[in-house]
Amino acid sequence: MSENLRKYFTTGEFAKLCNVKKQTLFHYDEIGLLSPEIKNDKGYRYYSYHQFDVFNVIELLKEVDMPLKEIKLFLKNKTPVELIELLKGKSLEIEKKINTLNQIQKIIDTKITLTEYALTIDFSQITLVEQAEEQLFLSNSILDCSDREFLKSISTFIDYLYTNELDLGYPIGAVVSKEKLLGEDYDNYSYLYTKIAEDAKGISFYTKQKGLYVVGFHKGDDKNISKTYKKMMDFIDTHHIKLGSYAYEEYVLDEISVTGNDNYVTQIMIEVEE
Amino acid sequence: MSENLRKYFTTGEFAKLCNVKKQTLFHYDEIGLLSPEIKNDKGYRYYSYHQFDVFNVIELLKEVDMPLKEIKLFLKNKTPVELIELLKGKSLEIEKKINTLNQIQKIIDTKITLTEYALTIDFSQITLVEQAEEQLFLSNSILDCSDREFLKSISTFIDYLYTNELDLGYPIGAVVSKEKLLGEDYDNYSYLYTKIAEDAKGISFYTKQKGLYVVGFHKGDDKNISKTYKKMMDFIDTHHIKLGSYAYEEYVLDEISVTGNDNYVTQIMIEVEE
DNA sequence: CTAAAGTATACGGTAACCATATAGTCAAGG
DNA sequence: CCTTGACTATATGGTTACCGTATACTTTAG
Repeated sequence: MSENLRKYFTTGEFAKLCNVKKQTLFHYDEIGLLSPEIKNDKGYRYYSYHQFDVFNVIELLKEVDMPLKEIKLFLKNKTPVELIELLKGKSLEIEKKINTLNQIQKIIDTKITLTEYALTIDFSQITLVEQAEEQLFLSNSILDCSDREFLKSISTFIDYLYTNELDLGYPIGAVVSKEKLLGEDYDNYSYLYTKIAEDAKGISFYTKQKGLYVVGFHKGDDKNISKTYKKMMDFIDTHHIKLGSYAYEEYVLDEISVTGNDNYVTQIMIEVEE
Repeated sequence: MSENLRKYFTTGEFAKLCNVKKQTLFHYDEIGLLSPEIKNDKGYRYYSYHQFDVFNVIELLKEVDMPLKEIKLFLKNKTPVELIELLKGKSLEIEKKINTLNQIQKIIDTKITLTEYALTIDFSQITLVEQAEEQLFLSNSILDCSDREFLKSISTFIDYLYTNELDLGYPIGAVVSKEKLLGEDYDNYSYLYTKIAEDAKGISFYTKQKGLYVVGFHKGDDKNISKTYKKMMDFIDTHHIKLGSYAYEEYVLDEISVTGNDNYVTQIMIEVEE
């Protein structure tokens, strides 16, 4: 190694310093993003310690999802003012990303809580339970629950949840009205719903009443849910319970935690008039 | 479309619902991650609304950087208990990621502040300025500032900063001792340093004294920095200032904001004994 | 029944590398 | 001075999670 090259890092050394593989440096050289200050006649690369700063900037911008091409473009024509502008923009992006991650974490936490709850349940029991008030976001009234119309309702509802960032990881449930219950028309929903945060702003929500509910669980395909409903209605008759206005039905175990709809479990909560 | 298919979404409809391109669904079908519940004899795909839940889980896990292959594996053999385990792990990962992003944001903020500061400076002026106390993390003492040894010092120092997550975006500076200054041996550094957070735990740091400093700026390559030092020493002589123990030198504009070391600007701060 | 809109497959391309194979080069010790 | 082991180089193919486009077939609304 000639004397003047002793001030430089070889590719391997520089790679170690940067905590990346040599490959990465080859790649950066190839695309002209970060080329060694010196290349000798044998093709050996030599990096100065100044180039570590450049590498650091590249890493920083990469972390905020800037593609190498753009980084290259920026590095070619940079000025202090442009740097500040870029960084300020990136800072905002990071803030957004952190918010998204927080949101995801909430969803995950909800799913954990719900699934842990599901594990504690004896699905065969029908019980009379005091339930707390809940804030629900309702779909438009569903008139025809058959086929296409229902699909459209679901789509519109999900779309709305998505655009308004209302998904907290709670399942989408369905509301069945007293009339339908009495008519044994159990799978004819009046509304779809999902639980929403209590501080949801600008959203008009519906309050599920605090009070007694007859709670039962249906295991298996939705198609046969009427069986469980009947059992619950029998329970209500036997215990001389007075029916409230609505029943609520939501998955506690679905495709997310079990395989095949034979193993799905739906929780049914029938409101009681006190 | 036969009557029983009316309960299903076509690929296009399902894609819209999921907010992705049809391509993505084709892809998921191809790799067996999410196949439509029904495929008719013409090859047309039909998705049930249950499959939206599956899609949602996939999206969720994708967001936490789980590769599709693993997601597929998980979905094949899932149980509620495994789901909880997985989600708890992912929740931790997200927390780490948020911390990393916060760290990056700090670095970005520092760089913005420093660069904005640089824009306000008249680089030609030499001034006597009161500076605040600063906490610096020092490298090991540098004995030989020439060639290989110096590179090794830099490497070790950077390595240490990296493994202890001490990088806050502050530049790496150098300390020159009084003796070297008097001996006109300006580019023979005693230590490297970087500013660290005031609440850095478990790290022994060095305190740069609050007090008066002669501040000057060198524009261009480090090689010629002695010129600027000489000017500053003249200033010190002319104003009958008494030299302190150390001088500090750090980049205010380097490869991150300007191109080519002709445009680098180094800030030199010579301690004054009061 | 036709035309517009939707669906299918197929093939190529993308980013940012990683792995591996092969061949040449360097530097420390005998 | 020479050897040997560690390092360097290029080349090629593979990876992930799709996107774009071309071509051809189906479906559905009017």
